[in-house]
Amino acid sequence: MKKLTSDRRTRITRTLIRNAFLDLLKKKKIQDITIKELCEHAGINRGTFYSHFTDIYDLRNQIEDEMAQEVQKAMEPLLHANQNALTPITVTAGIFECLKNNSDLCVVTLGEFGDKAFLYRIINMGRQLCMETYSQYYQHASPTEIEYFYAFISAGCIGLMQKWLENGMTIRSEELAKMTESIIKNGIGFLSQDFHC
Amino acid sequence: MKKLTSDRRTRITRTLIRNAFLDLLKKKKIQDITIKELCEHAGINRGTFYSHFTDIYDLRNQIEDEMAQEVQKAMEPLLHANQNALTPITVTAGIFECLKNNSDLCVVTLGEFGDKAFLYRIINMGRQLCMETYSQYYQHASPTEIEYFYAFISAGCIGLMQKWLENGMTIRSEELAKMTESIIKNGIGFLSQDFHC
DNA sequence: AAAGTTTTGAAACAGTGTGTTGTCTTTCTT
DNA sequence: AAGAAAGACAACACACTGTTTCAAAACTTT
Repeated sequence: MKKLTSDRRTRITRTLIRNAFLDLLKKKKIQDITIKELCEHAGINRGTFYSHFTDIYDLRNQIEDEMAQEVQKAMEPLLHANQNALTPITVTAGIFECLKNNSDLCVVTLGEFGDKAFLYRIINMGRQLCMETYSQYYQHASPTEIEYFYAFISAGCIGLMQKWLENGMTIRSEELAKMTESIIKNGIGFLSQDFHC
Repeated sequence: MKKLTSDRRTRITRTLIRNAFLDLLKKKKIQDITIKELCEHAGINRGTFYSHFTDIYDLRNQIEDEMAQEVQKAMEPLLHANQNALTPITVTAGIFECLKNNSDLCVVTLGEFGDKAFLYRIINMGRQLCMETYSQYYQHASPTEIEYFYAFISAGCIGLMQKWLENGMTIRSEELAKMTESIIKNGIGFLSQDFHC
């Protein structure tokens, strides 16, 4: 039985590529990064790159997949937890915490030259979970209404996260989750409350 | 005095390029579109493309700029209107209406292979305007709170618009603006109200 | 420690898109 | 009708791509 990445050489190579990629992504857009310069920057052979990835976008996808798995893992305990304990705030806080733990990757992935669509993927992982909880309490609303509300707060959460990352994640993730909860519940009434941030 | 695009030939060429581009964008990602195939598809010479644009991304930027100007123009009357008449709902409705008028372009630009970042640009145009109105009523809130709330509802509006576009813009723009207003004001309380959609 | 396996490096290869240039033709303007 | 502007066409050097081959290095197994 073999491990998937048992070989030390493989791990080193992939790390070199990954770091070089994230490094280049700080300076330029993904479409301006060539495989040639990436390999030179990483100090590996171009042929070696092709034995791991098909192109630059495949590389990004794999890195994002790893990140997504991290988040998934972080949400696992929430899924298996007591149903009553599964509130939107715990889910949101879990995601926020996970983003913080991977902030080095996040800052790049979600930065100026990062992949905006990636955040949608992350947030959608907790989406179903959150909304099921909500819809229990609002059975009166029509599917269309829920759909649009859903779209609004999903995107809202993403915007909040981006702002949070932008500001260096100085607010605690629980605090941010509370804020999110409050905005969702109260709308602009949120601004009438006392938050310490 | 010369007009900027007075020449009929220029207009035709640019239209051909633009249409071919939007057409290709329905089928594939922008990074997979080569200038060569674009020109073949448009039926123009590759050299001609370079006399108008520097690369594919320059082409996209110019198209997006035109679109942004349309929105800007649509917002002009709102800016010069009576301050009291300037409510977030009128601004939002104006933007929605403009998007609808440019739906052919929107569907592509905001579609699967479109530019997600572009919507942020659009929404940010009405952002300042909206928030100034709001902050008059919530002077008690801290700048940080407003900042985060701002981030949330901005992104929320974008999400709502995307959903709207996704659903073929069947809801009237005034209706959508009302919905937006209601969600912002009431949060999830929105789902307790009666909307006909 | 030796033999076999896997990964990487180096170099070469044809293929393709890029960006530019020069010439000639068509179209617009006056 | 004449000059100006824009496009068509072809050619060019150049860069990156994706693949392949062979040898060296690193890992695994016995």
